[in-house]
Amino acid sequence: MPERKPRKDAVRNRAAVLAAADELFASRESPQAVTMADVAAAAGVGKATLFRAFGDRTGLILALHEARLAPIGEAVEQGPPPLGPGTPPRERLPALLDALLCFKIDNRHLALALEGTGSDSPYRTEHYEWWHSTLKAVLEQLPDVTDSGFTAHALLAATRADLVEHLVGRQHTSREQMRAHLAAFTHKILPPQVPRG
Amino acid sequence: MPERKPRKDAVRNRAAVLAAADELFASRESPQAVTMADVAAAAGVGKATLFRAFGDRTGLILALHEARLAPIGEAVEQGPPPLGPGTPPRERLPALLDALLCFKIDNRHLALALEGTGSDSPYRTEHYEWWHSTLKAVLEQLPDVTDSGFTAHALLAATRADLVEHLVGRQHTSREQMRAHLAAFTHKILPPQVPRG
DNA sequence: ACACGAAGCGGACCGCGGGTCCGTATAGTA
DNA sequence: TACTATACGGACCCGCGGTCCGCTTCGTGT
Repeated sequence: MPERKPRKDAVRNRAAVLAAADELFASRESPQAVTMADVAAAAGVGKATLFRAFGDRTGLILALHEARLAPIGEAVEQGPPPLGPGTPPRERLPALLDALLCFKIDNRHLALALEGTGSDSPYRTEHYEWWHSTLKAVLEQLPDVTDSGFTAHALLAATRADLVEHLVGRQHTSREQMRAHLAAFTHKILPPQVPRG
Repeated sequence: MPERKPRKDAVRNRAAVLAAADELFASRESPQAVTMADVAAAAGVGKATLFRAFGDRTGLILALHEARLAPIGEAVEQGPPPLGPGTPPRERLPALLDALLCFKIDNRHLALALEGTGSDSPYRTEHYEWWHSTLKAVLEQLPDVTDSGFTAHALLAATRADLVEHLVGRQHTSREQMRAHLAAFTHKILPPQVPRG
């Protein structure tokens, strides 16, 4: 393997940039109000360092995002119910969407920044692909679901970062209200419970 | 009224700009691949003329968008069924969403440009507000619907321009498939038909 | 301890795109 | 035809993402 371990100052700077960016995105009103030069300055680092470490703006935001998302990803892929794979689909689907919604509420600055990179569609990112295929797989375990692909897209669309920002940030909808609304919506999608016995 | 009628060359130029912009947005791959200077050049006009007529980039896109949307707006507000106000809600809701989807498919260049202005949220535009309140009103005519506001947002989210672009433009989903998918999705939202008699 | 190559650093620099300014041209009017 | 308000246009400005290159520092072999 041609992997060479990076120098200490490099990893230190990388961490400093991540911390500074995180803080800036959280404190500024809009993601586009934080410029790359801002981040570099806040981290006490030159611009080139920042670009060398993350490639471009999208890369930086992606790195921040993935750091926060990792625990959830793990909980979904190998954790216990109701998120983990050993959960019956009728419970798992709402649990997944609720987890995603909470993530978007708690990290809406990041989510907003990510979806608003402007450069490319949010639908072509790895993490969207992951959520979509996960949801799709769960939907396919349910009876009578034919359009699982589109349904997954539509459900994910209900948690779009700018919608969350609009309802929570602008109209001051509470976290619990949002969760209740999404839960109710999700419930309508589920096919009617087939009575057992 | 202090309204003064504009000069003839002004209206001619305005029309030329609209035509040129329409053509450019339709032909170029991505909305952000068409610059204001491009539009001005294509219209055979100086940049300042363009900004004087529309204020800024968003204003131009908005003007294009509203021109295309006007007929639909009219059909919804005073037209015959299934779009017009005299339609029972169970029929009208799918019809409205289908009309919106078709509009987004046919004008996805514009819709994409509009939602991707980057400057401000798509949720604070007049036209979104209009769709949302229209849908909400229809939903409230149905029994057992409690979260009509959120439900309206969620349904509209299923027709987001970048999602449409992803499915139709990138993955070559056909127009009819899209309409079928959205119709099926909408149907799940509707409360179960109460049997008459 | 030292030397030396490579990895990393930083900030001046570039290109591009949205938006403005102001001297000039023209439509409308008397 | 003379005169003014209105509109024109392209040179210009500014801010931002991204790059370049001469200098610094890390870390390794001796």
